[in-house]
Amino acid sequence: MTERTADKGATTAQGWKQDPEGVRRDILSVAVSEFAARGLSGARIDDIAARTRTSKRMIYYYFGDKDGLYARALEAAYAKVRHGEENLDLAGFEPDDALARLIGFTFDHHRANPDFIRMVMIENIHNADCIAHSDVIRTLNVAAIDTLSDICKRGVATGVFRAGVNPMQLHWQISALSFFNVSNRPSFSALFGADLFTDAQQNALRDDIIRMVVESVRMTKETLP
Amino acid sequence: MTERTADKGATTAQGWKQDPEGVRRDILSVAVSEFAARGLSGARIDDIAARTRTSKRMIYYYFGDKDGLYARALEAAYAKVRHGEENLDLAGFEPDDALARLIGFTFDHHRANPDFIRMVMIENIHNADCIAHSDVIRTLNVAAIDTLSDICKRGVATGVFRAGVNPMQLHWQISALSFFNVSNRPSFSALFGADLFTDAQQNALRDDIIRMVVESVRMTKETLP
DNA sequence: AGAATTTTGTACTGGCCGGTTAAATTGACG
DNA sequence: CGTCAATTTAACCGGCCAGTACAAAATTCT
Repeated sequence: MTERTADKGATTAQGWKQDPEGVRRDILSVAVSEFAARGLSGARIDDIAARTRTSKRMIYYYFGDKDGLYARALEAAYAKVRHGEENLDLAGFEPDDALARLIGFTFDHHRANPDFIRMVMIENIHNADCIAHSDVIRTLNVAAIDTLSDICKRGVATGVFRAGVNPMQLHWQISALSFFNVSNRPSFSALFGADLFTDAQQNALRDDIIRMVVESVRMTKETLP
Repeated sequence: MTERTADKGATTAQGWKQDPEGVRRDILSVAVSEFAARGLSGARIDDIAARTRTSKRMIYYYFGDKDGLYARALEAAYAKVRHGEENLDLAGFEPDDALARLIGFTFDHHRANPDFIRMVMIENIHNADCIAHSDVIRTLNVAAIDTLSDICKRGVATGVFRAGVNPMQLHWQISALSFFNVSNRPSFSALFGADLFTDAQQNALRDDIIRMVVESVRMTKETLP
């Protein structure tokens, strides 16, 4: 594991047996899981250090302080999500099918990445201060709107979608349904039982919201111009 | 401020000049706001005490410890919400109108009570341990499902709703859209701007999701039996 | 009035935890 | 090997903060 990342901050840039990048990644992955589990103020640096293969001092060496670690952990969580979204190619589908696939993908993806959802929850508790300062995260998400805009434009052009569909609002709706499903699962199952969260019910739910959202933008007799 | 609340937990029930119930309420209302703002581990008992008209000692006297205070604060937040929902009477409306009104009310209500939303977010970060142990909160929420069940039954009976509508799933959808609107507002506006959160846009959004959800349960040619 | 009980204030502590100090180890390079 | 810089370790602070000890009021009972 002596691979090089071409340019790191090193002045003399020659190979090390040790693996600082690996240590960084190790710390970050533990940090994401720990922050996601316990929140920003609830997470303990000592606990993170204990689950790392390095020491507490290294966390401060690489990340400065707790807030710095949190900021990088949040970016790491978003970066991992982007990696998942890259594999999606919707250009080859009709607008309504493309939209249906995008919704289904988002729903499943959020469901498969609870740590990411929890990081965003925590960030919202803290008024998204961190997200607001991170251009990395912002550009990533604007791309999601672009994808939707494209689908909407095609749909309106071919007449399957009604005019006046707002891509950002559509994104909001898809996010709301997919996000809530993970974020509020604990309270929802505490109050109403866990039935809705079995695999079968989740699949039914996903198909139901796909239908609901797609139909809401589809051209119908009432919405014909 | 020597007003009496008729019956308090007093053993012999005679008048007190002091107002323990008032003190309790005062503490709870500050606690809700402080926990909502900073989370369970982020909130500081000293800060709560400072915003109270009493002292830190009293918090421990009345609520035992921080977790006890949090538990009661959460119940207080839910109780306040119930108070708001009581004024809603949907029996006099046709099923589709009743559903539309319920969705609109929920959306507006959540929007008007961000502290409540944040308490639930925080509770979900902590896996809803507290909600799970509170019968008070559970019974309150089951009532919400009953209301929806009734609307659904009436709707199916009169043929305006398609058969097989699941009230719990419907509640899930309404909650998701109304909850996310408040819970993720910070991250959403950090990423995409605050346009969606102006009064005008919020009203449009509300009407849009009302239309979307109501149409999704309405009987159409395709869903005719 | 005075005893009994509930309510409130002040001052304190113990330990947890974010962050640091100082030194040791590792590798690069001559 | 010696030297420099990058990396790592272990032991240690210092302040914050949940919770408490100890009583002093306040209030009711008799």
